[in-house]
Amino acid sequence: MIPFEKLLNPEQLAAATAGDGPLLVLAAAGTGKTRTLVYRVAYLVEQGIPPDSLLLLTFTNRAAREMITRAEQVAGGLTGGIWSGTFHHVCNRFLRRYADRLGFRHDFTILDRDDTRSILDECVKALKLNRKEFPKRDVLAALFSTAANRCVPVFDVIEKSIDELNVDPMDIVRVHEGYEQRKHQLGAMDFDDLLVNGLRLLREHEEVCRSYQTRFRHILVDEYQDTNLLQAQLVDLLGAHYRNVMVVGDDFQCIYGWRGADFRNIMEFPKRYPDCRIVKLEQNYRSVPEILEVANACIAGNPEQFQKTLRATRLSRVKPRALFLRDGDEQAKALVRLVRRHQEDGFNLSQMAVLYRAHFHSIELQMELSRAGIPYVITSGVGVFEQAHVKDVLSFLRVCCQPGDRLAFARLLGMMYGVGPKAIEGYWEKLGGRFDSRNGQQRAALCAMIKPSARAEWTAIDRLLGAYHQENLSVNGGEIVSRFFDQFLHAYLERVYEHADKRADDIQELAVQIMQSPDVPAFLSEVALLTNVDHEYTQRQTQDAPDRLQLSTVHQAKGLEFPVVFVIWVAEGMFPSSRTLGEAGDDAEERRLFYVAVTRAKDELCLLAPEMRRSRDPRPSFPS
DNA sequence: GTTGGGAGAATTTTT
DNA sequence: TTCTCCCAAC
Repeated sequence: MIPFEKLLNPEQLAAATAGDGPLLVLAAAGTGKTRTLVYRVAYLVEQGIPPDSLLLLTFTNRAAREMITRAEQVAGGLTGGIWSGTFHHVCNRFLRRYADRLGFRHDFTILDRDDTRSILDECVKALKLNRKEFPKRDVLAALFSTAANRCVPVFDVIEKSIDELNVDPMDIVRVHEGYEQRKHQLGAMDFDDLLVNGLRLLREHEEVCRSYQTRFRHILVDEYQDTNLLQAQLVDLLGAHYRNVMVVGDDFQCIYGWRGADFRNIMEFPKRYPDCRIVKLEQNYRSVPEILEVANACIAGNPEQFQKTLRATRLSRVKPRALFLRDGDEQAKALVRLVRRHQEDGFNLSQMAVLYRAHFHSIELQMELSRAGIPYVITSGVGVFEQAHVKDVLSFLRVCCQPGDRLAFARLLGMMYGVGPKAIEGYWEKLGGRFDSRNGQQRAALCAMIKPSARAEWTAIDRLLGAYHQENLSVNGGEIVSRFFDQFLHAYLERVYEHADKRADDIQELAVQIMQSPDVPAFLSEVALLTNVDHEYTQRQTQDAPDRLQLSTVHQAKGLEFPVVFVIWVAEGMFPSSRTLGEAGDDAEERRLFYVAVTRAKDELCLLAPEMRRSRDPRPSFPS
């Protein structure tokens, strides 16, 4: 028996050991939200609920793994089999099983951002629009994504931002149609499709829906304030049978509005579940009172929110500081001094974090840190799995096991010297719109077609394709990746990229990473859903992390805590970002974001505000 | 058709 | 600083 009363405070206890029925836990920052969830899981398992009838939905895979690990420790290893992960991850799992009901193959491809981009380019080109005036592919992608996540037609989204776009909205709608069509031809889904189709699967196939509804006795949702309409509907639907839906969140911390997150989901939860219990966690165990004061102050001005106040449990210490500096250069130098001083005070580098609004805010700082010889880690903007050379490897793996994957085929062949888009298109056509690497005849046909300039290179690859199937290397991804690297990629990287050795390291790491999946197809279906945050986490778990300063955006620091936090570029136009200031209502989100930044700090907080431009008030993030 | 140089632009936040 | 686009040469 776990002594819950001794380990939790009364509110946490109430939440963790609540009986059946819907439950809303409002957990302000640093109040032991994760702890409560972990103990909730342990409690349910102790009550004899089979672990595989628990569904735990989290915001990142990292959070899921962390919770499972901790719950395992608490409950003594009885938690195996819990369904957990992000919404995308869980939908992916549903769809891998029932894809045929929606007319997809079970090995459908998940399109990542690059794939989406190139398809969009094709669509725009196909409509022969003058692409000078036409919105860029990233804008289009954002538009379509917003529409999907808010469950609105594309046209409605365009209408709202039409004055900026300055084109015929019907052209955009046409591009969207083309995009959908191409995805369909490829039998592929993008990120949003996972949610859309996941929901569709449950809605349109009653027996499937029923089986999941009765399977999941309890559903637990973390970071509920950042769910969008699709996700909320998914939860409601899955929980409709038992109604044991527990959502945990903090409306103050809703920072993904731009991705369709709607904090009304959490605000209106009591309306949708009138019989729900509400538990508020307000005891803050993380930060010293001075930091909480800042936190409380900075969101006090926001309308529409659950009233909460953070109550400190810790003793006073040093006051948070704000430094005003002339420009970014001076800021970087000041930061180096601060870091040094904190080191003298006994803090490790890994206990400190530098947070900022956008990745490019950190460039000057990075240079200054290297100059000063202070090691740092940065969770960079481009995901580890999105880097060009990693995608090169992935496209090879995709060709190995996904015969209909035109995009991977094109990427892999594009790496051959002298082979360009036109030639590739020709090959694909002649192969009948499909390249099955298992099929010896097709492989021979391709070898015969390929340009002389690339024949040698391709022969090596062709042999690897053969080996993949003959030696059943599908279950030994590390081996096939290593061979691909040795026999082709190494030379290719040298030819094409500047820092080839650095990139080579990434590939070695990929070879390790891939072994954590049971086989290559499983890895491929997951890899698109892994983020660099997840990757950081596994790295920290495996190697003993060297002592390094952490640099991160506020978004990526969500859910983390550090003894010392520096927030840089706290200046009008940077943080709050000038991009969003124009749009009404979004300043509230900037304030929430700042709140998240502030509440990451346990002991010391320091805000750095360069004046750079002639902005008058360098502390715009504090509502007066 | 393809490559590669060179000039230019441009930078929110992410599953 | 990194990507992206455009043009000329192979």
